[in-house]
Amino acid sequence: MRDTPGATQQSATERHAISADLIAVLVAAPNGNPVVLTIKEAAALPSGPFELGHRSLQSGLRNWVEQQTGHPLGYIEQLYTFADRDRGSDGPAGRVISISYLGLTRVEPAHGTPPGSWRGWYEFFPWEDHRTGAPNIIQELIVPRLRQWADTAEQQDKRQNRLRRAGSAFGFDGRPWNEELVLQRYELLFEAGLVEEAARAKDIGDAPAMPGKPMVGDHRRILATGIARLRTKIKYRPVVFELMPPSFTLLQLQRAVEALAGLLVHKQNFRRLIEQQDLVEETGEMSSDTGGRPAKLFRFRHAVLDEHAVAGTK
Amino acid sequence: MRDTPGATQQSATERHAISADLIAVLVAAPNGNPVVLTIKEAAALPSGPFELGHRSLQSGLRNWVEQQTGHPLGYIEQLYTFADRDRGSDGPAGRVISISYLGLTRVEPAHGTPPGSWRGWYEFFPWEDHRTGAPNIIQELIVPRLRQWADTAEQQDKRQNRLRRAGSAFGFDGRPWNEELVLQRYELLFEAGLVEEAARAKDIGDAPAMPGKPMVGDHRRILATGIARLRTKIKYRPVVFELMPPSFTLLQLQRAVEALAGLLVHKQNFRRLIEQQDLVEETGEMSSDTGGRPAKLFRFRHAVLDEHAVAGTK
DNA sequence: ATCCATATGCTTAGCATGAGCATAAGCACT
DNA sequence: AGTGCTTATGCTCATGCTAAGCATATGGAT
Repeated sequence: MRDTPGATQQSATERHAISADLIAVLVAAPNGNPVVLTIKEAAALPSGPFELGHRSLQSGLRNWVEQQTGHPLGYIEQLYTFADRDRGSDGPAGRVISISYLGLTRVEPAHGTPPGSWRGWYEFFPWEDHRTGAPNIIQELIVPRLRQWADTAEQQDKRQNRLRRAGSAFGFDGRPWNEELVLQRYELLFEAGLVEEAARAKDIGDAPAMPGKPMVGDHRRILATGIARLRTKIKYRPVVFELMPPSFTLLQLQRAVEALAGLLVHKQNFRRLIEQQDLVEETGEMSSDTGGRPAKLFRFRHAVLDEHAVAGTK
Repeated sequence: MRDTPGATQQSATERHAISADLIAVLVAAPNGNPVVLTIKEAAALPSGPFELGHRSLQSGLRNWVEQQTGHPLGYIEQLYTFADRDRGSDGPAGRVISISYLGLTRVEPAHGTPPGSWRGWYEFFPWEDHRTGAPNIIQELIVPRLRQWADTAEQQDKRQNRLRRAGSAFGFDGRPWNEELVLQRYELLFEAGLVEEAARAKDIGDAPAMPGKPMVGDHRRILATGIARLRTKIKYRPVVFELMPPSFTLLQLQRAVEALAGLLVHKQNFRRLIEQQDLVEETGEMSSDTGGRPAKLFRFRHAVLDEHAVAGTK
């Protein structure tokens, strides 16, 4: 940075050996199924070079996505910017800066398949779906492997530290499961050499054998960042509605939230929360295709966005 | 992005007409005074080109800061990446991508002045300091100006919308003050043409006359982003401790939190919160230079970071 | 008519939060 | 020593939110 004693004065050509990429974590939730847009047989997130012509990063991304999916992007948020060496993405031309975004949209089957496919995001993180209780692989695979990994540390305190981190991330040793720690969990598995990407990066010959589809480069890490961000966000901002059709039942809304959080919620409390915050209003119609008593249809009250600092769900 | 119909195939040189800058919002809080590191007579945040040699953005920033301030950077967090055209920072060489960071540190007067100066951050945002009640300028200057601005909108609903936004941002018309809305407030003032930067950007001849020191480019906006982030963060992560000396009294800690939040907090409740969360432990020493009854000295319990998903203060 | 599934209203216990009362323990005066 | 000022520290109470569950309503299917 300026005034840095050790800083070399770079020549113009050196300084410009940089290019920028956009990477998108595009999320939808058609009937309670959390999905993400992928390319290359679900091995990568959609990405591409940042075009100089664009007015801004955001508008570049928005244009591209709307063209591809044929549906407006409801919500965009920047996730993180990566520029590490050793990310494997530096081309021969120099350092690549990757700017990742989280985007929410509705899937519109009518518009044909985008050049890529929507994949359930728990394909990539099977340990993250606790809607039907904690997945077996946690107790059967992950916990023992992490204990093993903790044991391989030399010093006592390091072993304890690893164990604590593992316990708090995956909710064992009496700790509760915290659905927001998606990134910590992935990074822990990575550090322990339990995901394929780790073996790839460190040239370890470990047999990972851990369920969960790997991705190119650090894409799975970026996806984890996006999921974590979304799980946090829905609690204090009404962003779920970006995933919903114009009108919906409260159960459909609940299923969407549960899909994202990977947890079930208490139905009555969920409704109370939504209604007391005036997040929705009745359309007057009913939906009878729910299999039980017909449910009122609701729509999102866009007005709330201006009204007060709005909380989210849960 | 890839597969974009309208995407031009850029030549290598075109693609590389990009350079990257780091911009830092470096915060400290010596005896309950919130300060930020500035350069150029407090008109700019420290920044400089991203050096290709660095392993990562984070490490580049960390090295630089530690060299400059002679003090380790406790906490770093990425704020936002800007690459808009019209940011005024695109040089002749092409588009500049600016990656901004928030960093927390302790000020160490012994190490001499860094090439820049620490400035109280309320010099830039006088309306943000509510520690001694709401500043007069809000009722006397800001509210009337914003009402005026709202009135200039043509349509009725637009007027109402402006009024609602202003009311919720600055806490009038019966709304509570929300200290987290730092960025919204700055952007509102900008949009209403009430800060100098706005006049600069839009070539308006408005007399701003609004207190609060302007900055170069969008640096004040970045600073607002940093303050907002920090005000949110202290509520759910124990980051204040990065600003504290190794041992401190609970009142000193409270003053630091109040400095950041721009609000006073209830002393007894603050202590209860800190202690019940086991965020600190007694050192055994007492401090008698407090002017009243001597206070116990505490230190931060670093162990909590591993223990559970730790909440912050307030 | 009965069962099943969902919708919807209401109650209760526990916990966190905001606010205030009361007491303790130093210092600086007189 | 006594008074007053300042800060530290302990405790209580009212309120509100949250988790959890009970109970009833209402449609379809058998």
